[in-house]
Amino acid sequence: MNLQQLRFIRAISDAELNISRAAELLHTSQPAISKQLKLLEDELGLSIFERNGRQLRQVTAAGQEILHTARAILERVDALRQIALEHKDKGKGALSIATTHTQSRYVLPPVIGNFIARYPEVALHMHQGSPMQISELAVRGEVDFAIATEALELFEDLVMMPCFRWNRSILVRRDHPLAQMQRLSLQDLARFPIVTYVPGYTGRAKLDQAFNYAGLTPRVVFTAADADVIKTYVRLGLGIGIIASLAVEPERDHDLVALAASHLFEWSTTSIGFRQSAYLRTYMYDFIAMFAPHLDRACVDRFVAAPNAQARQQLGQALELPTL
Amino acid sequence: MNLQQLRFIRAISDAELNISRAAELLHTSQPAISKQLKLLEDELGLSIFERNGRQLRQVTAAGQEILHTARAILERVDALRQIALEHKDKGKGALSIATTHTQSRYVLPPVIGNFIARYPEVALHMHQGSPMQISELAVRGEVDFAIATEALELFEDLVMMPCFRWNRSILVRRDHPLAQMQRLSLQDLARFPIVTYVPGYTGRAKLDQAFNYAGLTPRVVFTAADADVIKTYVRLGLGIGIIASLAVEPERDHDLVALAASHLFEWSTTSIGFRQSAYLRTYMYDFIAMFAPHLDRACVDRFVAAPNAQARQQLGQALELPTL
DNA sequence: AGTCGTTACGATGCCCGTAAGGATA
DNA sequence: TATCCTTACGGGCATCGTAACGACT
Repeated sequence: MNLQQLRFIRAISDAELNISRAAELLHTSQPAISKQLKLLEDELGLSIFERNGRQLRQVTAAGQEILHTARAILERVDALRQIALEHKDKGKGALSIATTHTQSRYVLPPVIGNFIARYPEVALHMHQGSPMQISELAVRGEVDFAIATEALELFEDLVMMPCFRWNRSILVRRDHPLAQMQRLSLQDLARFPIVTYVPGYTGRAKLDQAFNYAGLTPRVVFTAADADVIKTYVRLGLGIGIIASLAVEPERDHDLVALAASHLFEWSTTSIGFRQSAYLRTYMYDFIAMFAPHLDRACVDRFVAAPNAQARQQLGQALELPTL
Repeated sequence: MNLQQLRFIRAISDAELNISRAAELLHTSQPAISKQLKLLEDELGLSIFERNGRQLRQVTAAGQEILHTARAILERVDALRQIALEHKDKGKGALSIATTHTQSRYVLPPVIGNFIARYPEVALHMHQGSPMQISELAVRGEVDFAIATEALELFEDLVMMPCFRWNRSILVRRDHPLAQMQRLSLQDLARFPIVTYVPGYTGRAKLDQAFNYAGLTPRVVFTAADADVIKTYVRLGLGIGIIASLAVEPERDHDLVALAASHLFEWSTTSIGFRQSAYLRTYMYDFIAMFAPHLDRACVDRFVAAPNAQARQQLGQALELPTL
């Protein structure tokens, strides 16, 4: 048994039991994988994959456990490499973050600014995607951190820590009837066409939920994945915008009026997540602390040491979160 | 990096930084280790071991972490092999148990009897040693289980589960003055020369403690690691014996009188321990359940899943232990 | 002088890639 | 027929063991 064989069976599993595709993923030849798979199965004395004919059909019961352990081993091998890098040079390395448009456009810029000033030699990679895509990138270890408001909680392997809470604002044109109102109600909003986020993005669920509980059916005429697009259509007069308050930029949006709406909707919490088995470099701890000051190194270590997601949630609930 | 290199650095560490001895442990040549160590250090870009001259002097800070991770990886590789064996044949395999004389002589025989009847194809290995040796065998993964009353709690890496509690009996010749007494006191005992266990064995600490608290200094004239030897010297009239009640065999010891003493000493608890990272075969779960019926598979899994020794202790305290 | 680690060198064997073969849908 | 896995074969390279050397105690 060797690490290469474990990488091979992991790749086969990742490639949905297609050995040829696994070979592509690993930039090697298909017979190489075939051969090593056979060798490993011979050594272990059982089949990891169930075949009918020559095709791999599914993972055997033993294979499930073996793959799980193989992944754990390979993750620790990665961690070992990170340990070496950390000790070689604390300030050098790479940091990849997967996040949504909202975070990277409105929240992260100052954080990233501070980070590159502090760690000029860390190569930064940002990946944008849906909350689901982001989480999967983190689970697969392709990025170090996932930052999002949704979906992170769906993955037990991710350590998820709450960073800040936020709520929504109503955005209307200066000439809109609502622009003069003091304290809006959901009924007020429901009278107008609405432009807001697509489902699954930026707390959209809590928005729908509020209207539902009030027995109202909002007329959502347009949805987008980011606030910039929403603002554009609000400017066109398509409807009133409901966006995260942190996406409101008073100087830039001087032609629009932002109305407080945090009394209408539940608060949303944005979290940062990473693989439980990952080794965190010093600059990674620092990045987290720059993004969410209450998450200092000791606090992060407590989250990592927690036995399961439930215990982490309790840790999170004990924190005082900043409000954006 | 490969598994062999990790095995090599682990062996160097186990051999107290002596590469030649590490080579012997692994049945390979000394230059092979030297070479691979160099290759690994080159790949990682740092020194795992600090040298002065050519001698390895100590483990570097980075080396500490690397070794820890390497051990974790190799343990999971072992686990992977066990998974394969388990699925190949649930009833075949090997079980090695390290324990003290007291357990193997008085407690384990019926358990082992049941076990080999149930799993005739499992090769059984028993190792006897001091509680400290036993624990170390388990930590190093050289045995599957350690069974002892002492020392197990000293190793954070061991999952330790309480199995039963027991106390002591006083053993005297039929012609001894104490033989007629109904309810002994510590003062009664302190008047006679005592034959009992050597320190560090079979709850000796709790015995000394009881006399200390009572302000008495027992006259211990002879100590042995096992009750058989103690009985022999009690028969010779060297003194009164204080042994674990579970070591009293009324039929065999008909020339001696055993007097209850559980009101004089604190109860001791015998535990079973194994490496946290070990993969438990079905027959291992069954062995545990045969030895301590309250430790069924689900219960053992709870112990394994507990985050640390403290949480395990709490689990243990919630159990109803049998009394032997 | 003895112990211990490094370097050099040669042989073995492992692992990969190319190419051809056979099964399946 | 296209896709996919297996087998066969050859070359390159990694790893190991022997042997000789150098350093430290």
